[in-house]
Order: sequence, then structure tokens, then C-alpha cells
Amino acid sequence: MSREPRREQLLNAADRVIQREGPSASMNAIAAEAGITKPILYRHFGDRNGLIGALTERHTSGLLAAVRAALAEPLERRDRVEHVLDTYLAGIEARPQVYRLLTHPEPGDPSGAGNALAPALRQIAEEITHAVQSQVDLGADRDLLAEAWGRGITGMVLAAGDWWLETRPCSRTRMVQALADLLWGRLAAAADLPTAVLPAAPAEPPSAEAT
Amino acid sequence: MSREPRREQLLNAADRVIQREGPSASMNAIAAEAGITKPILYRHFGDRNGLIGALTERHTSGLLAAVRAALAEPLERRDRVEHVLDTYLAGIEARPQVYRLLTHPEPGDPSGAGNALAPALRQIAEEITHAVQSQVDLGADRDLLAEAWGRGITGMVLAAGDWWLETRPCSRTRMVQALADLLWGRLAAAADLPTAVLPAAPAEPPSAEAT
DNA sequence: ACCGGGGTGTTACCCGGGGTAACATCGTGG
DNA sequence: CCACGATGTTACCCCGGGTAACACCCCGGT
Repeated sequence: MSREPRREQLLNAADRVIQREGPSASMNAIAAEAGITKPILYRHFGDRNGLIGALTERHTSGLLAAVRAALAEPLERRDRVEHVLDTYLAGIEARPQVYRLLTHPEPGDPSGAGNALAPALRQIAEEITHAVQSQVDLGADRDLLAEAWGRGITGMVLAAGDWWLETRPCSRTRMVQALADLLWGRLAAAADLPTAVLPAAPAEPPSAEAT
Repeated sequence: MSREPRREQLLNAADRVIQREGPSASMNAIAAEAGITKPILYRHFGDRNGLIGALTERHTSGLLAAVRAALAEPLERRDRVEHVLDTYLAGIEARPQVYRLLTHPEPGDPSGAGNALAPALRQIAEEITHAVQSQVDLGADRDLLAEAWGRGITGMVLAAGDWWLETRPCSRTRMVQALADLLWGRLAAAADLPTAVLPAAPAEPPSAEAT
């Protein structure tokens, strides 16, 4: 049995463990699940990041391709955005544990950059950036805006999607609407509430010792 | 010297180390910086999360208060949003290392939830949620929308801010504009680019082994 | 039949980080 | 003077990532 198929088997095992124990599963546990011992894992993947990376690759390719496809769909812009949002949410909904893996930036990253976006998500951000750049007329600022928006939208969907996954406050469709509405400037368009002009704001600024 | 002042000293030391070495600084390193040894740290803070938590508290209180204040500012809505964005960006700009600390969710979190938003950021998200809920007329969906948007906006600013901090592609003011524009539906309002209807899209779907 | 190489696998170890137990020390109030 | 409670110490445990050194097994070449 040459390298490649073996690699697949090991990845399958790792996959099962992480599905079961979450992304913090130890190399020992993974090796055990595969019925072998650590050094073999290291032979195949170099280090933990290698393994996680390979695993991530696997699962992202699908989601990433799906998002990319959704971004290229020939739809009205709003529909396209909704389509992308729905694609992403459907993806993370299908495999929550794996999704957590994707989003966890490598913890022991000693290099200066503690990027908020894991590599997998950075790819999505780049997809979005590129799509915006090539599809939307933003004038002189296009490059800056597209890049900032790519990151921003990705982070927005990450955080909101995470919350949605955990609390399931509504259907996927509704969630898609909520996010699309935000992107569509509904925050700007909505009317003010008749705020009673700060009805004697209760002064209580610094009360540390909060839980 | 009673407990409290000592605690402060220790926190100061921890602060310096993290400022210098990033959030992954070891307890040993922190103890050394304080001129003492580990057990004392543990006496004061219980465990690492306790220390980090206390440190976080310290630094967040300022930023959180600032954001809260910005949210309550009696301005036109767009100006208020810009004000909040600028407050946040200014905050993370001032102390990057500490900011990284805030955003790093505890790595060894064995509980199922690997929340994308660190506790400090969750507080900000709640602030935003509350502000939207009490200031903007969103009809029947207000609760859902406010909550989803709170998370979403926080995540957006986190990701975009992170990128901005690392690459410094533009001035803070411009960045604020870019994000406010996104929130203001400029994505929706902009015209389509005259896309040449997919000029022979280069087919090359699954090409793994990417770096 | 013999050998060598590239795959498989193993045990046993190193290192470093979080966390703790047990002991020494100092200072202050009864 | 002593006891108590704080400060501090050394030395240790445990566990997880990562590696060294060695054993096996099969297959192809001479």
C-alpha cells in the first residue's frame, strides 16, 4: 500500500476523532483511533499543523468550491449574496465539529501575526474580495474597499454563523435574510426609535469584578 | 503589602511580558518578569485563565466603556457608527499585543463551544445588540436582527480591524469610512461592472496541494 | 538464495508548559 | 516569645507535541 491511500486512512481516523472529541484531540488519541502510534502520524504529516492542515484542506475544498461557485452564479446581486450566505451556513451546519476546526487559528503561533481569520477563512475572504473587485463598480477605492470588505464580510459571517450554530435562534433562511439585510444597508435605512432622549441614564460606569 | 496592590504589580508584570512576547507567553516567563516564581501567580489567580481573565478585564474595561460611550453619543446615526468604529480601531491600534490577547479565545476549551468571539468581544457584541435594539426601529424582527447584527458587526470589525492592523493599508479614517460604507449598503448601491459575461472561465476546479 | 531499500510499525525518550505539594521565611499582633 | 498568615522557594507530577533508534516485512535485483 503506497503512501497516498494510507494517508487517506489516517486522515479518516483523525476525522472521526475530531468529530467525536473536538479540535483539541491529541495526537495520541488520533494515532490510537487509527490503530497505530504517534511517529507514523509524524512521518506522514510532519507535525500537528500538517495533519490539521491536510484535514482542513479536505473539508474546505468542498465549502470553498461551493462558495466560489455561489459567487459566480449569474443572479441579481442580492440573490447572489443570499446564495453565498446560504451556502456557507449550510456548509457549517452540516459538520459543526469540522467547522470548528477550520475556524480555529493555530493556537501556538509564535510568529507575530495572531490572525483572527484561520487560513481556510482567509481563502474565503480572498474569494469575496476578488468577486467584489471584478463585479462591483466601486470607483477609485475599489482595491481598498474590496479587500477590507472581503475580510469584514467573512468575519461577520463567521461570528454570526457561529452564534447561529450554537443557539439556533431561527431557520437558516431567516438568518440569511438577517445578514443580507445588514449588508444591504437596512441599518442605515431604518427609522429611529422614539428614544426618550436618555431618560435619566443610570450612572454606574466602572463596576469591575464582573463574571 | 496586602493582596490587592500585589495583584496589581503581578498584573503589570504579566502585561509587560505579553506586550513583549505576545499572548502565548508562559507562566514561567511571567513569573520571572515579576521577579518571582509560578506558585505565587497561581495563588493569586488560580490558573492561567484567571490571570488572562484579570488582565483582559483591565484592558477591556477601557475599550468597552469607550465603545459604550460612543454608542450612546447623540449623533446622526451614520456619524455615531463611524464614531464607534473609530473608537474601536483606535483602541486596538494603541495596544496591539493586548488586543491580540482579548481576541484569542481560550485555546484549551474542552467544552463543546469553541466560540469564535472571545468573551471580551462578546461583551461588545452585546453592547451593539442593545444599542440597535433600543435605537433603531426594525419592526417585528427586532430582537433577532439586533442580536444577529450585534455578533455580525463585531465579527466584521474584528476581522477587518485585524487585517488593517497587520497590513496598514490606509489611514484609520479611511478604514472607518470603508467599514461604514459597507454597513451603509454601498455594496447594494454600487453599479455592476460591465463583466464580459465570464470570458471563457478557465476550468480548473480541484487542484489540492495548495500551500 | 542473498541482499538492500522503502515502506510498516514499535518502545522509549526529550522537552516544555500548566499545575501542585511541601517546605522555608518574614513580620506583626497577642 | 510565639503563632499565624502572608510571602516566597525547590522540586515534583502529568500530559502533549515531537524525535531517536530500532525491528519487521515485502519485493525486486543480482
